[in-house]
Amino acid sequence: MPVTIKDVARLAGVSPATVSLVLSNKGQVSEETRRKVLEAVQKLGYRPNVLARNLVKGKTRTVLLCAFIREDRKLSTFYGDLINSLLAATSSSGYYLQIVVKGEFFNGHPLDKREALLDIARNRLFEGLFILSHWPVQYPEVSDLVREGFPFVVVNQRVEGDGVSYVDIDHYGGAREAMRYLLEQGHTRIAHIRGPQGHRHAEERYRAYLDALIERGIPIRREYIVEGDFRRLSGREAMERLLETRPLPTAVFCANDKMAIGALQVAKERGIRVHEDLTIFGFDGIEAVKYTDPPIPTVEQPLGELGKVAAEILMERIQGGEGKSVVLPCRLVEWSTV
Amino acid sequence: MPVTIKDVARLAGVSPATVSLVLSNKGQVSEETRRKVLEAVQKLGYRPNVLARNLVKGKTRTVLLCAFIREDRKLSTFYGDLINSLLAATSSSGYYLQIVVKGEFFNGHPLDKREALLDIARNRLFEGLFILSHWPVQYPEVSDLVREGFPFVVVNQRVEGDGVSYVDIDHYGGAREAMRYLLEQGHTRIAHIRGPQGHRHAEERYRAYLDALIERGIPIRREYIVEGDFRRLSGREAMERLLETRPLPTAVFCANDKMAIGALQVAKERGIRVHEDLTIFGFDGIEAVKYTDPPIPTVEQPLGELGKVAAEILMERIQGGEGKSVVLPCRLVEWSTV
DNA sequence: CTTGTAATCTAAACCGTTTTAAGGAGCGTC
DNA sequence: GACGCTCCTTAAAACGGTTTAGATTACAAG
Repeated sequence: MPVTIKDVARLAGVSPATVSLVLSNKGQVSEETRRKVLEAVQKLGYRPNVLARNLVKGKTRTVLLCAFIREDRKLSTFYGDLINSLLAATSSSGYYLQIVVKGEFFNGHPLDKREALLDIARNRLFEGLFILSHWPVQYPEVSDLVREGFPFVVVNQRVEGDGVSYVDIDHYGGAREAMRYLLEQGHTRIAHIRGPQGHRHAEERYRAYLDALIERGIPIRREYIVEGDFRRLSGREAMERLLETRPLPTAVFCANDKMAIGALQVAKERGIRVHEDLTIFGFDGIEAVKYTDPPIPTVEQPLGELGKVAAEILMERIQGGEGKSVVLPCRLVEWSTV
Repeated sequence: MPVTIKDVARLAGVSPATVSLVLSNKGQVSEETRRKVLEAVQKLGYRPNVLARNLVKGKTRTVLLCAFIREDRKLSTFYGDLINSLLAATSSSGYYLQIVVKGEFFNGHPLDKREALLDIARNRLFEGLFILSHWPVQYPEVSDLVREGFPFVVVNQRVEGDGVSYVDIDHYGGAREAMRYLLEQGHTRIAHIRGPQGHRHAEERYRAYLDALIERGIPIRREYIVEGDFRRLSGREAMERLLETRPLPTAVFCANDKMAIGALQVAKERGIRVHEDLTIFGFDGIEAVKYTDPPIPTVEQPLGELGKVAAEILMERIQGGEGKSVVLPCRLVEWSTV
């Protein structure tokens, strides 16, 4: 039997309406009445039932982060910074953040993303939605949301189409940065440990690798391109393959840091002086590459910025704004040990 | 003008009550009626207003993670695994997880944690609560929750008192493990880079260091104990101090991995063969220590387990159970590079 | 033709707020 | 004394569902 507004009203000798007015500072209430009400609130320890308030107001001040990722992956391991900044940005706008992770399957069948999203839009629990997806988001999957006018932002994927806002990272540009760095150092024999076929980010980084070489007129050697699966072990295997090629490459651009770490380990085990004889370059900007020996230069994904911008856009759309889409640049980083 | 249950009822030619019955599979409804209702639901794309449902049922199927951490720290950087497992465990029990971060201050004054928690308990938005706090939690701060019978679990801190459940990690035991490892290797000159004074976890680890030496009858040397602030740079400074002592220690037990990394860097810069001439040991089990050269053995905090157990206990309490408190052991890990 | 029983369905109360139109009190003016 | 104005307060209608007691119908049995 929690205390309700009626209890307060009774104790203060006024109507519930008056209590509501006092508590929300609306209408004109005499000092005397205000005092009585506040006293009663204090005495009873009354806190409004936010559920009821939300129902009548039709607002919840809550947004949802819906993450579509493979069940075996962990959301906040890679996206930790994103979550941090989403949390910070939404709460500073006075919104709460709820998080739900949806895998590829639901009740045994492939998850119907479209249905799931429609559910979210219609259940009235959320005023807005971040869609974070590991795999590409198709326009039809979000078209219902657009039609309903439900505010949402796609994070980390691009979805072209009217009425959809996304915030993405410029993987192609970042990879071009990496290549520019290596080329400026005079490397011409640059290998690439690429990510899995069909993975959009892997493809973009791969394309940047190719384009950079082509623009410089450097011939592309098939044997310098090895595919990994983004995990460290595959970086090791790839590096072993690369060390069999002749002439040896003088630099290896890895599609992510984990594989770069694996590559570094193999190179060192073989007695190669890394960065003197062979430069290894990563992608992502995970913590661990700061502390390898030597540290691995990399291209940092602005995950914090991603969340911040996504939140700004969502807030704007919630307030009825147009919204927009943004592609964020990566930043090249070289770590020192001091 | 969203579709409501009344719209469905009108279209199906029945009463709202019947629609509700059909949708929740209660009461007895004729096949004919059921079909008509389902058809109307389908045609209108009706989704119940969960807000309204929650209000009448008095349940929300939502729990809150309330994190009290310093504003400048990032929740999911260190607690990423915890969040992952909380997310997984709550959702597998059919609950949603909402997260809110509260700093040390609110509107300029120190945050009144007690008031904040009471708010959460009374606003009826959540059925349960995880309290994650960087600094110690005092019993009076949660006593209101106990009195109200609001289900909650304190994570990563211990709070003794009737009716409170907590899940904590055995830092003392973990540090004893670390020391046992070093002592078994025959080390007698073991230094300690400790964490900040007054920090509970730092103190526990420090105490374990002392106790282990005392039990072995090894004299404690003041100059072998240096205080850091848990950051890498302070680990570097501490190591520099330690390298001035004579005789040199043969092992350094660091109160966390970050400082261990700093210590490792300095040792290598000075040409010390780490693990041959000087063993460095960490604490926490962060990703980066797997990939330093050499990898730093450490004691892993079971953050994933922490979340899992905390969720189990919270669910039990929500269902009216007694709840309990658990202290989880750490695990010693040595990484290989393969 | 009653009566009883089971099968369906619905009216109406309820959940705890907010909001608004209208009611009443007090008071100065003409 | 009637009128018009402020001020303050409240009754009542939402918000969109769930739940329950009881109405209605159909039908078999007596």
